Amino acid sequence: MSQTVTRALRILAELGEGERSLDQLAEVLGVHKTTVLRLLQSLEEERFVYRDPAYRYHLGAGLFALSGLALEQRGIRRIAAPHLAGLNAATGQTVHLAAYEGGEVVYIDKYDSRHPVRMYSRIGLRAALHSAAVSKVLLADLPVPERRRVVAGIDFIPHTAHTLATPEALLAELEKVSAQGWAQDHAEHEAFINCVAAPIRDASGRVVAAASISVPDVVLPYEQVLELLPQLLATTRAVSADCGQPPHAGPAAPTA
Amino acid sequence: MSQTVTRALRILAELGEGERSLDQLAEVLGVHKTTVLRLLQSLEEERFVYRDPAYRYHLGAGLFALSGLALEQRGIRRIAAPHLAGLNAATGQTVHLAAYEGGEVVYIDKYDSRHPVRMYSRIGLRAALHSAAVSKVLLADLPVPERRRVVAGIDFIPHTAHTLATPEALLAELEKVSAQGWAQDHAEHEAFINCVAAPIRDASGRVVAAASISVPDVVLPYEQVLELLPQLLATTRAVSADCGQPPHAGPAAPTA
DNA sequence: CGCCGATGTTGCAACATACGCAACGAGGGT
DNA sequence: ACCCTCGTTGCGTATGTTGCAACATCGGCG
Repeated sequence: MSQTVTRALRILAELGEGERSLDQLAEVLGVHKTTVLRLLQSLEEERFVYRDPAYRYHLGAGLFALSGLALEQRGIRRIAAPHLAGLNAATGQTVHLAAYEGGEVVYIDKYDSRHPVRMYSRIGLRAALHSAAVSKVLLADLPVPERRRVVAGIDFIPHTAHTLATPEALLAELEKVSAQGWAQDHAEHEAFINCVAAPIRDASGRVVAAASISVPDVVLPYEQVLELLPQLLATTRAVSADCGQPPHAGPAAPTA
Repeated sequence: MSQTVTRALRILAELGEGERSLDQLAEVLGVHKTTVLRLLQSLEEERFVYRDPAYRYHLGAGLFALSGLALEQRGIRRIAAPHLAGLNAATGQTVHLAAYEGGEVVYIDKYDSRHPVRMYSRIGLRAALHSAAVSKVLLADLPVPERRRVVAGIDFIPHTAHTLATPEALLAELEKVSAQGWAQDHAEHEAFINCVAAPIRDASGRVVAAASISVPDVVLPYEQVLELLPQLLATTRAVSADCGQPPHAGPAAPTA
């Protein structure tokens, strides 16, 4: 493991909090400012950081460009985009696209609600594994051994009174999700937000992503969020079809 | 300058092209695969890269998250967002937001056209300094010494027959832009695309960003693009007002 | 069913590289 | 005009990085 790279990435993380001077960065990292300067010079060369005329460092455009490239690489994102935009337009609610990667669930796209009440989420952030509806959908498709392993590693932080609190409860929930073909989050992560999520499958029937609708209950009560389910399922079916999934396949994966 | 960091960033750039195996990366960088492995381990720890079950490396979610943070940090982007979305909705054309930083002009936001003909551009990419309308707007506000220095450093690649070919021509154009308060790109970068751009100013009167409308001439001929100018100027005026610029200020900066 | 090849991982010694120090320089505030 | 802060440079040192070689693991193929 490379100390140098780790430090460089810590600099980036720190700059993610806001602009910093050389000395500030040196202090935070606990290294001599000469060291920080050289790391920054390398980062600046690749446009990962940018130094303004006042000698303050900011995150740079190279980062945006790379992130854009990375998101474009995810074929699923491009395929799903028009469908999710349509769902967002039709319902007016926040729509998320999430994927499972290496033991975590991350948001890879987001369409904001038209309502003034917004959710706190951002592309690239991790979804809570035991409470987010998209996580349930994605975990439910894992092979049982990995599913158990991942669930065993979860820290069951109780976000609200409804949050599932034990591995057993979550595993039971995942069985249910797997059987019914969709998942909900009934105020399990945020006390005032309900979500529904459904899987997107590729040609092999494996779940490659999950789409969800999230609604603060000041906008719609729980029951009415469930009424959005048909629209969500129509959307995920359409995206799955664009991914090459045979239309006759049922909610449970054909390979299961 | 840090060799290690430079190599790590080259790995990221390479992964921007697509997934890679350890050996592929070692070959491209021209270093031993052990070296690459350790760099990757550090990158993976911070979620900048992600290794799939088949041992292929991809760009990771940490990158998206950081990029999102960085874009949110740019206050101008948030302030301009609703106005630019409105302009995009009203005209149906591609709208860009760009900023000058450290000798280059980068796109920091983009709203796609509703027409099937799309432009090639992406948030984070650099705009051509001598042909893009947004570049002209941003360069036109620089203090004269810096303006001259930047112009002197430009490589006047002729993208089309209309591309300005000399520093003198560009400096003259910048004078004009400065006086009239907006810029155009009449097929100077892409033969079939015309743009208009206008400055966004903050409370001090300095240009902090530029907004532009880009239209392929299969959609609208040049003359009709110019007719979009009033809408663009109304938008940039509104954004400037939100930035605290006094409404009475004319096209030229009050400090000039 | 077992061998072979390809690919990722580990231990270790050599040495290049990144590190910190101290002195220098520039810019801004008082 | 002074001082004080903050970024930059040169240099010796040792720490962290490098490449090698051997090992482990997985999959394909005979």
